[in-house]
Amino acid sequence: MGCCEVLLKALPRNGQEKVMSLFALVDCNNFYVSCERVFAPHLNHKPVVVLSNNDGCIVARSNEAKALGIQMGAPFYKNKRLIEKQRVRVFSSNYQLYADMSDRVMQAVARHSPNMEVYSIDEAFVDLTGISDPMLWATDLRRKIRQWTGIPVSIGIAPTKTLSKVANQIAKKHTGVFQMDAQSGILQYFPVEEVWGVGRKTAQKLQMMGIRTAKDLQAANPRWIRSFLGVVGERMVHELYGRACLSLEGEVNKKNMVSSRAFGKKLTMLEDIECALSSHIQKVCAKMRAQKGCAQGMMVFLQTNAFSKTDPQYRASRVIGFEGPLSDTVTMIKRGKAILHDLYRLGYAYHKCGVMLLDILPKSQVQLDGLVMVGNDQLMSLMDQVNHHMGPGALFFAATGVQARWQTRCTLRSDRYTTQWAELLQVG
DNA sequence: TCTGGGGTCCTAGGACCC
DNA sequence: TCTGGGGTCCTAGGACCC
Repeated sequence: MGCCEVLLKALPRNGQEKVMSLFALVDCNNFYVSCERVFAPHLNHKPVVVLSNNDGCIVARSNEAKALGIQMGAPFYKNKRLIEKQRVRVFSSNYQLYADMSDRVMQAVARHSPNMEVYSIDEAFVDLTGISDPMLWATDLRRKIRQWTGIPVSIGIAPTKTLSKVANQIAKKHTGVFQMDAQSGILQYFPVEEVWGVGRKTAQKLQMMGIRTAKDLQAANPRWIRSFLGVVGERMVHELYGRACLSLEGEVNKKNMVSSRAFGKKLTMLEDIECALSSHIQKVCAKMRAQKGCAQGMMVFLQTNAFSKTDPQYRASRVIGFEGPLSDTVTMIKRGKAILHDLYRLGYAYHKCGVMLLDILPKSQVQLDGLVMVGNDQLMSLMDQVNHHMGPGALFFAATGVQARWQTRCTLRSDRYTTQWAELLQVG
């Protein structure tokens, strides 16, 4: 498909009246912080932040923390003094909790929506075409999500996905639900760098062209924008104008899947790195099997800390193809370790390793194509079932190690209230 | 060996998002 | 001392073919 078709597939044909499209964006407010507050209500109205893996960066902030000037993505250590002084409550990431809470919110949205797309862990688009009273629909949904899950959400409603993102930001600052159309005067006050799809580089280019607000971009000639921002830019102009170029996306099967992580501390011994890599392979294989996929190859990488100004630097990676489609963790760990042995060099302080599964096929297609799966599938499916029942990590491979010297830092993590029996919330 | 246009497929890298 | 991890989409350019 050429780029014009990609761009225009959703545009109305000449002379044809198209039914006005209408989208809602349901977005959880400060999602990770809100998850923590559900189980610790005394944190309401207090400044709270949540950190990334390894307690490296700040990835979620309550409104109170934002008001203190704490920036999204800022390194934790650079804000430590401010955080202590202002008594900001700090949490390590608790992804089991956030993923489970996200499921609950998405199920609530699904119950009330004709057609939805889960866009990220804390956002969903809904196609509202045909809903008679969108504001009533949104107000009702917002109340129910709050009641059923404890999570506050904001809902923006508009004729295109891009405009619904704008509407959502307005909703966040005011009453929680906001509807607008392309003629809305608000676009005049909406900075262009906050438009969905405009990042740092694009914002700079637009500024140089004198485009400062969403209104300016909306009024620009799409062809001209295309000449320096490509089809992505042209699409943004149309979307801001109220012509929907983006529709709801169905569930996509991923073609590649990654698991990687910085170690909790520098590692020099091959055996420790083997455990870390095995653990990544175990994790990403389970994720791929949940999608009913199998991989045709893998990439393993190993690297030192690029931020370090004193450590000698080394980074290496290798790709291999399998003899047939594979989803068996046992075989995968063997192959991954073999690569690691080749990549490893003595004398470096390693910082991170990871694995990517490549060219993933649906298992259904493997059978159709007459390809032959390798590895023990029954054992894997049994293991997945047990872990689903008993909680993640109930069964694991010895190759991942039991001491976990490489384990990430997460000393400030709250309990995994909803996924681990031993960590249920205690009352009284 | 050089001449030319038109096409496909693949890969690397940039930009962006959450 | 301490700077996340997992993705998507698009484009340009190279290899190859006729």
